Amino acid sequence: MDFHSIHTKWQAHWNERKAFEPKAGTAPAHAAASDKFYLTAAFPYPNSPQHIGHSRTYTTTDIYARYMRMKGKNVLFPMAFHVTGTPILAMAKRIEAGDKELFEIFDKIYGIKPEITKTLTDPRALVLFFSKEIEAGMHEMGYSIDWRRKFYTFDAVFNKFIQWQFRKLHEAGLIVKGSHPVPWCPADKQPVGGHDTRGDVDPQMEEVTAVLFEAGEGFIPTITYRPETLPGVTNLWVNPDAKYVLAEMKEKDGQKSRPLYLTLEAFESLSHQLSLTKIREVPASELLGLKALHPLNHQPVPILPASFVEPGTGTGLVMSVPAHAPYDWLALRDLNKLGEIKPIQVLDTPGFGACPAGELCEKLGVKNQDDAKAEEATKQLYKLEAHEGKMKNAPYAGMNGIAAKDKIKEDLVRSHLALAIHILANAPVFCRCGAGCVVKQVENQWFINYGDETWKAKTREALGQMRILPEGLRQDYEYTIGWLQKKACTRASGLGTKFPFDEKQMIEALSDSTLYMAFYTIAHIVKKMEKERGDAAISDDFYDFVFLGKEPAGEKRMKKTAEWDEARREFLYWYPLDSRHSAHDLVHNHLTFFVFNHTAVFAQPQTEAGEPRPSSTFWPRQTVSNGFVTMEGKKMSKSMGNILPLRKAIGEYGTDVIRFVVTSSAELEADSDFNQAAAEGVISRLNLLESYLEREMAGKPPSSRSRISRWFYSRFHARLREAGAQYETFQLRPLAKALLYDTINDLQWYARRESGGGLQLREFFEFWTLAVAPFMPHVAEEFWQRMGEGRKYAKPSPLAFSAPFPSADSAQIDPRLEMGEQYVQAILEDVRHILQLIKKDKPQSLTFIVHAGWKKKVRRLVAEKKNIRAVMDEAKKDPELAVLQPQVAQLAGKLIKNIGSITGETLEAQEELDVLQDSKEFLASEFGGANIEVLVEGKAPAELAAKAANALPGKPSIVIA
RNA sequence: GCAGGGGUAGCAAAGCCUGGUCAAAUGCGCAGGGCUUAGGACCCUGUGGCCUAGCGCCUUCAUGGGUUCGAAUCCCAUCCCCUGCACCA
Repeated sequence: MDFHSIHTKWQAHWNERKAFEPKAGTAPAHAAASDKFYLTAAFPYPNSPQHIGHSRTYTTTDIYARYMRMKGKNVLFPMAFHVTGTPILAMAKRIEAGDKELFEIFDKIYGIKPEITKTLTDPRALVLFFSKEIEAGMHEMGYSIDWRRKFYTFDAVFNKFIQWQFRKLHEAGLIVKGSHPVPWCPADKQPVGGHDTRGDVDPQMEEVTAVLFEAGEGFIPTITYRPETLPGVTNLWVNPDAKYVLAEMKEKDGQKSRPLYLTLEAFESLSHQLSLTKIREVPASELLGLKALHPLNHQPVPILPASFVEPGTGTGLVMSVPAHAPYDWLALRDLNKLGEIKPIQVLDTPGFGACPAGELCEKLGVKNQDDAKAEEATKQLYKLEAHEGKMKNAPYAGMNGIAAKDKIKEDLVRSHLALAIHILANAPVFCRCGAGCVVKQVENQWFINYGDETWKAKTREALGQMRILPEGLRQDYEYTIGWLQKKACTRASGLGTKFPFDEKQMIEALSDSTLYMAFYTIAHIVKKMEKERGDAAISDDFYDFVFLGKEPAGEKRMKKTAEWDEARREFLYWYPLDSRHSAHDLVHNHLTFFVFNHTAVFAQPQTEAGEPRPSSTFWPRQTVSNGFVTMEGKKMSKSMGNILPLRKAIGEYGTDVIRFVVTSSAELEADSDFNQAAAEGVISRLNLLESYLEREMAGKPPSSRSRISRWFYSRFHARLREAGAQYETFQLRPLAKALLYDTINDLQWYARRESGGGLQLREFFEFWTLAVAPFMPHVAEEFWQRMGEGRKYAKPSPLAFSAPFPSADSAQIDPRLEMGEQYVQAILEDVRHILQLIKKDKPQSLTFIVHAGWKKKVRRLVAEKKNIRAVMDEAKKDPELAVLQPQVAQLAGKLIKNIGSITGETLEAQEELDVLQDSKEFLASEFGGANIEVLVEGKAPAELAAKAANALPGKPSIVIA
């Protein structure tokens, strides 16, 4: 089958009919007008072309959209582009800077030549280029998208919508201002995310404690992960080769200030989160001469040199707890001071004595503080003491390391004996510009307050009414709602919408994508208004009216136009959103924010034409999250170079094949795998089906139905019966397996078994074509057309995409037929097994002896009574069994041993006979023309009597000669 | 650390909720055979071990223990792996 020609052909047919541009309030003939279905997928971010991984969410959504359409729903599936934030700017900048790596990725992976790449230095040009590319790919994938509603998040009318949304949040008291720490590039004066760093490292912030020791002219802040060990401090460490400074630190709360000793590096990086002014430089030797006072008991502790102290980490000064920190103990040993300075035990841990650090170092044979094993010892001991260590002294006595740590930290910070500071846990991290990243305390930061308890409660309520697929993710949502606090919603730069309460700030990308599903419903109308009258035609009044049903009021109110009512109708028709789709990584942020924002904006009930609509009418109904796509079993990554661009894949394999493989090679929540073998497997199966279809259309199928054809249809309709529920719950993998793989296996079995005349596949193809149409819409149209007019089984429809989804013909489902076929298959296997054992290739004859009917009765009794005596009691009452008591007892004894294996139903003896009689010809052909005989136990010749006695229900005795 | 998910035959992956028909679907791979000028595609058979008559036996579903007439499935413990923990799309 030539996929490329069928794609373009059928896509043209759909476009011609404007098949995916639904009208609000109207619907296809076979549906009620109110029977709408509105679904959206997370819109793409056009800073590079899309690859095959991106297609999974969209294809899943499209399959659902197409299925719902066939179920008679009026379906809306819109699409837009998300261009908010910094990545697009960063990309344009990298191109402008001639970033070699980037040019190469574009060239090698995506086939974008450097001449083209270099024209993309303007962010808008970049967005336009990639969004066109992505949109083209989506067309080629056959997605049933209503493109009239397309927009970009930097469009003026959308900006107005977002500002309107933020004013709603503000009115509800959910926008707050404050400060917070962020990873920061001091050169760019910008927060840095993972994609802003060299090697795409995610900067990881971590809170640590800097304990303040009074010394010299001020304080020595020592950084520690383990403040609970503070009572065990015996000395402080200074790196003798580092440069130190004395700096004035202004306290956050009051006017008070304190001088601190720090390394120069620490001074520079910490001045982004503390208010620091340098007083003078201090040589390490000066510090080494000082005595520090322990903050808890004011006893002096010496300051000693140690090489393990990193000048760039924290403050460049650390406290020494030789009893519990292997590095400290080792450094003391290196200085030969262990005699003079005695470790002080703070935590008691089973298996250790008074100096766990020393004991562990000796056990592991750590040589000195520069030995790599010191790190291992530290990790081991920390883990152990955190859980099993018990604090020895009041007021923390008895607490384990973890509990004590948090408590002491809190106590110390509160009493100004320590500072809580943030560091980058995975330092050093470098910005793309080359500067080392630091932590910055950003002032005047705006937040959306997801920590608001009333809001959380409402969001939980909304979640409770939603369907979550896969259902297991519900607890992830609940957990996320629980821990979400204030979320920074602005940045100093980026594309998108200006923050309405501080126009120098831009709304960041996760905050302007929470309500746009509502915007889609009216996007085409708003765009028309903008085109005719400019964006001034759009205002808060307009959005208030459309989304909240509020009539414009006050001095500066806008005049309503006919479009307002049209937009309002459109919104009311499509909302609520019936299904929201994304990959599962967005559950923890986007999808949860999305629910939150709906409950905040749609907080009040509305009334429309006298009809009350509670606020929950507008809340989302369902989310569907899918896993990612791997490539030949491996994660796709730029560095591995194994990214398969979508359009390249389409060229190689064809749309429907990709649609099928990407969505059906794994359960919804698992990562699916795209691999060549699977894709080719699908292609060859489609070709096989095509050849069957051709034969069917060319030949004259027999008029009466054979046993095996009835078997085939029984199986097929049983599968078809499940298909609807599987589409609705996204069990695409089992569905795909049933519809393609299992069905083809059945088809082949049917063909092999039908040793007589031809096959009857007309009914099969009509139903099958429609059943797979959501997955493979182009193949479906092609098959549908090739079947021509005069369809005999499915309801008529000019094109497959708009046909009603077929329902199974339950009357054709017959479990006894399927049991009969299983019986034949089991016999085939048994005969083969025996032939193999006796090393015989071609039997002369095969004799099958079906059990005498009474055995079936015994089997049933055994399954029911599960006890020989009870079986025998029953048997005595049965005239047929009463005369056979010894045989019954023997059989019952045999059966009871394997009680578990006889729970299933088996054929009646007569049915076994019928099946065997009917299959004689087939069995003969399977075994090289052997003579086939079918007998009944009791009527078999005397010389076979012993064999015949072995016959059981479902297991005839087999005699091979 | 906290939260969630997972470990099944050469590989991938179903089964586990609702214990027995599970030596365990299916796909790939591999082996043999058919078809074919050849290759591919397609079809058939096999793919833990034993067995010259199957419907049987033995050992298997991370490891160890338990519940049960019966465990891949239920319970407990242990080991290992993956993902997320934000202000970023």
